[in-house]
Amino acid sequence: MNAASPNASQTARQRARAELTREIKEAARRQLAETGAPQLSLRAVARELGLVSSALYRYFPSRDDLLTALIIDAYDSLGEAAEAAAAANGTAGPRRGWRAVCHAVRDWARANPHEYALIYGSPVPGYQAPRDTVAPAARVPLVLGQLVRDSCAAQAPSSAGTAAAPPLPAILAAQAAIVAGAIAPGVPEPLIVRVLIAWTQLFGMISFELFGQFVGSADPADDFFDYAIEQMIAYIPVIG
Amino acid sequence: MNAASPNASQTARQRARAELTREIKEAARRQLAETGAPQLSLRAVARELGLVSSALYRYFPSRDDLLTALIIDAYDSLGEAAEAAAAANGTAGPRRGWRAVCHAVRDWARANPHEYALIYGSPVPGYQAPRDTVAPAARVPLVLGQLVRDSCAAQAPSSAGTAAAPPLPAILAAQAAIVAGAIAPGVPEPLIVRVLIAWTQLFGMISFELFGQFVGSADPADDFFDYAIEQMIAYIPVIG
DNA sequence: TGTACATCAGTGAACGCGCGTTCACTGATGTAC
DNA sequence: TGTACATCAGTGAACGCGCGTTCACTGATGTAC
Repeated sequence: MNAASPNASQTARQRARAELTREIKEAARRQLAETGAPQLSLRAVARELGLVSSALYRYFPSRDDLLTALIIDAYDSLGEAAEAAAAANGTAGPRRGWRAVCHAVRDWARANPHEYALIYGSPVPGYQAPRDTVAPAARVPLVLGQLVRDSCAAQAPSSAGTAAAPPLPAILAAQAAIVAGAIAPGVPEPLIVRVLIAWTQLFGMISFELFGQFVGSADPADDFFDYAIEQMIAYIPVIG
Repeated sequence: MNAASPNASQTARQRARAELTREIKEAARRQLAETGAPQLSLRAVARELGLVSSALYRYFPSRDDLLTALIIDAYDSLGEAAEAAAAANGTAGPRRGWRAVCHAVRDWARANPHEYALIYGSPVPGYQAPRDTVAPAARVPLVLGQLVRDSCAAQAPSSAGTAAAPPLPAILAAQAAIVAGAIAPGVPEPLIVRVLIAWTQLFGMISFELFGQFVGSADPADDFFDYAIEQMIAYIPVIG
């Protein structure tokens, strides 16, 4: 038995299968960009690939499974963009890292508005996201959490600097402790809550920008976004 | 010609027409709550009312016009809730007023999640919102702006208290000036920008709560929301 | 290296469904004299 | 107050469309001996 590489050891059939699976998702993404998730149609995807519609059932057992795959891919794609930004800028100080991650998230959203809407817009009616989406969805918060944790570790232990803020109610403190455990162990809870606030602020701005709520005010949103990010940085003690 | 009241002077036909128009919208809203905007179906609405589907065309020239009516109603309903909260609490100080408005917005959203998704979720694909939606959409920001303006007027002229913040870039300053003109004349631009930030934060939180992004962290979101609102109040100088 | 059988990809037809919109119609409500 | 005509609401049938999914099939690819 000569030990062929796992890739080369795939049969032609397996390689063809992997490739076509990818092509189906790509075609579906293209269609998403044109018409939006609720009208994503298996038949149209098959048509674009020159297949008969029933052929898709060899690859995805139902339309919902295809949707799920697209959702996971979207979270992963966004997560990768955020991670790459952190990796490229994190060493230059937390402020630069944070800024870079926020901009990477916005840039990704603007480049892939329908995929953004798929994961951060209104849930597709009748579609229930399975558990597989939870981990990929956590990648962006994870990146933010890690920036804060690294920054905490690099500073004096008790200088978290949120002492002046009101104490956390018990339930919120408990939730923050769980988040800390999953994302940024050792970071004090009040700081975690600030990160959660910044996280909602970030996506709130992006959603408003993409969904048209800024028409007539912060449109185009570039300067507003930059400014809000700086304010956000000032709000997270160990970053700003 | 005895001057009958405009209401009584309506013919039976006109009254029936107004009533049925209302009933159609109500049925459509009910269906929205069950299936979401993209699958809103004229035929299903007609069915619920015991009408033949073509009868609806006497009331709305097309499905999109019905959707537009629902969107406007939703903005108005939310706007009324916010205005009522401000009216009931505004005299007890800006802090109470702001808090009440934020909670009113969240409560409305939780009570009407599909209507919220209709106006703040991903745009319905293929549907282009007409200009008629702009004014109703501005009601919530208007309420927030007015709280700030009243508060400014009640305080010493130069105590806006955002002096420490970085200066606004030119474009953002110009946008803020326009918003100020429309919503809160006389309020300094840096303060307007803070209100815009708070506004995106508010809806960012509500969207995350309703669309399921808090699962595993700030869920249930009550304490987080309360806390974030207090932080927000502290961030708006003339309010906090 | 060659043969016999099992696995799997893709086909094509069909099922059953719901949709938005148009159109000629009927009968009731409103208006003018 | 009564009649003649105009307006309008709702009907029912139809058009043309696209959808997700199932199923028996054929032919090619892979596997075991």
